[in-house]
Amino acid sequence: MLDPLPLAPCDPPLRDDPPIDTMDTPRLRFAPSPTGPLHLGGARTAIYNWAVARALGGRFLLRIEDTDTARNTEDALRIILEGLRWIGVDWDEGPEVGGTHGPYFQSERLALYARYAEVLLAAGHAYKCYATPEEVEAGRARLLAEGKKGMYDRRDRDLTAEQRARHEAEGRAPSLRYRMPLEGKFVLQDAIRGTVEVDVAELDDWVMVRPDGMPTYNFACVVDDSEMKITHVVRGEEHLMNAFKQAIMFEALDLELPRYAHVPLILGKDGKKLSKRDVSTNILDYRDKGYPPDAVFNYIALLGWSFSGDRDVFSREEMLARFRMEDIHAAGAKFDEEKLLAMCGHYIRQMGRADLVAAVRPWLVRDGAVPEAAFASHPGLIENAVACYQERIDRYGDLPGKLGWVLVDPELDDGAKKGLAKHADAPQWLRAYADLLEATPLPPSFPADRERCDRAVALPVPKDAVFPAADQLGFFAPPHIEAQMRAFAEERGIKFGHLVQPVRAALTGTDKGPGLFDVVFLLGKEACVRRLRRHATSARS
RNA sequence: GUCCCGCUCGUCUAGGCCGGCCUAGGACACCAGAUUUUCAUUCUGGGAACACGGGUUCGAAUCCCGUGCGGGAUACCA
Repeated sequence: MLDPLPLAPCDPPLRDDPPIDTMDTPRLRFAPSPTGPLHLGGARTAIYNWAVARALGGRFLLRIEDTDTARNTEDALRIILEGLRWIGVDWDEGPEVGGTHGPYFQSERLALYARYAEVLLAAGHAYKCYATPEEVEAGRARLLAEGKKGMYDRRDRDLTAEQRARHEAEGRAPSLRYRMPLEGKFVLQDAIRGTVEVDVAELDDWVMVRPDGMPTYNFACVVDDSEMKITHVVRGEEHLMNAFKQAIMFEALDLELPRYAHVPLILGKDGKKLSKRDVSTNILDYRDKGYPPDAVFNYIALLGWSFSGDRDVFSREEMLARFRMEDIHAAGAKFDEEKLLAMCGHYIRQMGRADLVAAVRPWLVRDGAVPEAAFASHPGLIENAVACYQERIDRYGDLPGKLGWVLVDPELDDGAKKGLAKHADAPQWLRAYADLLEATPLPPSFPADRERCDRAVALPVPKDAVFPAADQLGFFAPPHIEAQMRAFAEERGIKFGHLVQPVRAALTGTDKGPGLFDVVFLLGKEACVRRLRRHATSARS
C-alpha cells in the first residue's frame, strides 16, 4: 500500500471535536450538486443512502455540492429539496434543518478547504501547478502522441523555487494538484463490487483547488466526508475511479475511510444512458402528473435491489427491516415505465376511498373537473364518483379527464358515437328509457342535495350486494336500477347489451367507464333524463 | 486507445459468496380462457432466460480462464 508522507502537526486542529453522540453512529449522506434537477438516478442513490442510515439506526444527511459556481441554479436546488421530500426521503442534517456538522453547502465551507489545502501543501501531498488549461491540454496531447495515457503530464510536479518564483512573477494563478503516488497498486473494498484494484499510474495528479480558490469535487468530498464523520458512501458508479483518488488522500491524511458502495447507473429502454426520451429528467414531473409517491419510491428502490424472491410491493418500513447495502446489484438496470405505472395502479387500488379523494383532489380542482366547493357541499357524491374510477387509473392525474361527465353534460367521443349509431331503434329506446327514469325515484342530480343517498350507498356496488327494497330506502340504488332496466329491455324485446351501449354513450359521452347502474345513480334523475332525451333527438337527425 | 465495472425470461429480478434442493421461482409486459353491461379490476392457464467458448468436478446458472457485448472513467463537472 501507499507510503504516506509525514504530515506536519497542525494547529488549529483540522477537525473540531466531533459531538460525542455521533462517534459510533452510522452516518450517510446524499450529496447532489445543484446543477440540474433531481432525476430518477439521483433519487435512487438518495433512497439507498437513506435506507442504509435508517436500517442501521444512523443519521442521514444532505450536503449540497455547489462548488461549480458557473452551473449551479436556484431552481435545481429547489427541485432537489422538494423532490426528496416528495418521495419520502427525509434528512436529519442538511439544508433547512441544520445540524451539528454544518454548514451543509460546500460554498459555505471554503475556509475549511483552505485549511486542508495548506496542510496538504506543507506536507508535500499537494503542489501548485501554474500551467494554463491550454498547456495542460498540449501536454496531454503530447503524451497521447507518444502512445501513453492521455493525462496531465505533471510538468509542475517538481518545480524548483526559482521556477515557481518566475511563474509567480508572470502573474500566473496556480491551481493546487494532488501529488499522487507514481507506482503501485491500490486496492479498494466496495460493498457491491467486492475488491477493486487499480494501478495508481492510471490516476493523474488531479486538481484539488482551482486558481480562483474553489475546491474541486474530489477534494471537497474527502474533507467533508471526513469532517461530517461519514461512515458509508453510496453513490453512482461514475465515482468508482474517484474513490481511488479519494481513498489515497484519506490514507495520506491518516483519516478513517468510509465504506464505499458504487451503484450502477439506471439505463433507458435501449440499454443506453437514461435520456429525456426514456424518462423525465425532473422527478417533480412525476409528482405533477400524479404518480403516487410511495409507488415511485417502491419502483425506484427495486431498480437494483430486491425485497424478496416472490414479492415486489413493500412499504418503507418493510424495506428498512431487510435492506442491506451489500445486496444492491452490481449490474445496471433498465427503466421500465410500464412497470412503474402498474405499480402506481396497484398502490391506488389499495388506498382507502377517503385517502384517494384527498390525494386526487388537487388534480380534480386544477383541471376543472370538480369545483372546489363541491368537496364541501357534496362529499358523498365526489367520493362515490372517485371510487368508481379507483381500479381504472394509475395516476391521480388520469382522473380529471375521465370523470368530467359526472358534473357536466359531455360531448360524445368516437366510441360513444358508434355505440349510439349501432341500432336504428336506439333513439326510441333512449326516449322510452328517459320516460321511465323520470317516473322513478332516483336520487336527484347535482347540485341538489343528495347527500342522504350518497351516504347510504357506497359505489361501486358489488355484483352480489344485498339491498333493501327501493321503497324502504326511499330511492333507487344501483341494484334497483339494474332490475328495472333489465325488465324494461325484456318487455320491449331488446337485447340487454344492445340497450346498454347507447344509454352509456348518451350518459357518459364515452364507451368506457364504471358500471352503468352506478353511472345512473351517480348522475341522478334530471341529468339522466336530460342526456337521454338530448341524444335521442340528435341520434335521429 | 487505456483503465475499471457488468452480463439469468422482452424488462425488473430470486438463486450465485457456502456447486447437487433449479426439469431455474416471482413481478411487469405478452397470449389464451373465466367473470362481465363497456372499460378496467380480479382469477386461471401458457409461451419466454442462465451471453458464448474452454476448463475444474461424479456433478456448474453457481468456481476459474478467454472471447463477445454493454456501461463507466479518462475535466480547473460532479
